[in-house]
Amino acid sequence: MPKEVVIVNNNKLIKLLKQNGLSITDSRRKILQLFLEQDGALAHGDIEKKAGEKFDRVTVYRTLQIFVDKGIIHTIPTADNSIRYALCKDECGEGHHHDHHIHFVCDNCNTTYCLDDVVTPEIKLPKGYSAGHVEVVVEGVCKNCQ
Amino acid sequence: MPKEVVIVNNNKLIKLLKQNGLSITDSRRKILQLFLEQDGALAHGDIEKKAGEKFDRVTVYRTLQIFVDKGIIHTIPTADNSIRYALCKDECGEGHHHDHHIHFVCDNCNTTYCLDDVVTPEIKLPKGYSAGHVEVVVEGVCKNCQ
DNA sequence: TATAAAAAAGCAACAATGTTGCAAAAGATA
DNA sequence: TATCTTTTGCAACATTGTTGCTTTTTTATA
Ligand SMILES: [Mn+2]
Ligand SMILES: [Mn+2]
Ligand SMILES: [Zn+2]
Ligand SMILES: [Zn+2]
Repeated sequence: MPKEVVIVNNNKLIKLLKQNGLSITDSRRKILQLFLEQDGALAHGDIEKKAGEKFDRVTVYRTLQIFVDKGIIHTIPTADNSIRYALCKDECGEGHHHDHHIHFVCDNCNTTYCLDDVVTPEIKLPKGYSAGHVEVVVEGVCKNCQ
Repeated sequence: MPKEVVIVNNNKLIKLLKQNGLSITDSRRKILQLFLEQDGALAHGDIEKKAGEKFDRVTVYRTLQIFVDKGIIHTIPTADNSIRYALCKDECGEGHHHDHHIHFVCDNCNTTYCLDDVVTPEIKLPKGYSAGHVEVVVEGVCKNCQ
């Protein structure tokens, strides 16, 4: 390990990667750590900034992609076109996401939160439409910015 | 008017532009027409393809931007990073959007609809969070694809 | 309708973001 | 440790978005 990437929580990281059949590499540990030590979600740009000194841009793209595929992280819809990612809970796995919580974006600090305890509401659709997944994003002021 | 841009619904278009204090130009008429003759929403890419032969890419960006600013169209959040736009209803105006409907994306045909009659639900947030605007995007199968 | 002022469009150049193929390096396995 | 497999970095490229400036179009007014 020639590069000096400081990894905390190493055991947890390795366990999570192994569970998902991923080999343990510096970039995966580093990027996964960013999510673990973070309250809210991360925009692609943030991740690239924080991990980008050590790792190639392409590696960041590929790492995020594989994390989404494996059900380790999920994307969060936004109205500007920036992709945001956050850790999934245990129910998600390879090829199937089951994230049924809502998301909250703070007007003030711009943090995006997964509100894991707020379940997405039932939506009554017009005749002819059948619902699959429902995404809810609430914009407002967060607990730290009141 | 040397360019042969065919505009239907010209009166409606002109009225809408004038109402919003915009001068009447070919590109604005053409792009606005795309929205009027369309059931669903339009991705930026679609608009650029459909209007891009006649108009510069930059003009498309600037036109969409000013339409959003004036409350003529609104953006729709997506998880992939593509921006989608749809016409606003009458309540929207310069500097204030009041789009309280939900959006529906068809898995099959990939059309995005504004479901104007489905009102966004009340969301009960955890202590400390205060809600502003709520965005709901439902993914499923649309009326034409059942 | 002709003219002047204001606004918008087009163009070019650039920045940022995302993708692909391939050789080198690192990781897993025995 | 040796071998095989996977991942990384790099380079090159494509796509998307932005900015300043000149020309053209639109609007307002005589
Ligand atoms: Mn989430
Ligand atoms: Mn809408
Ligand atoms: Zn906040
Ligand atoms: Zn459909």
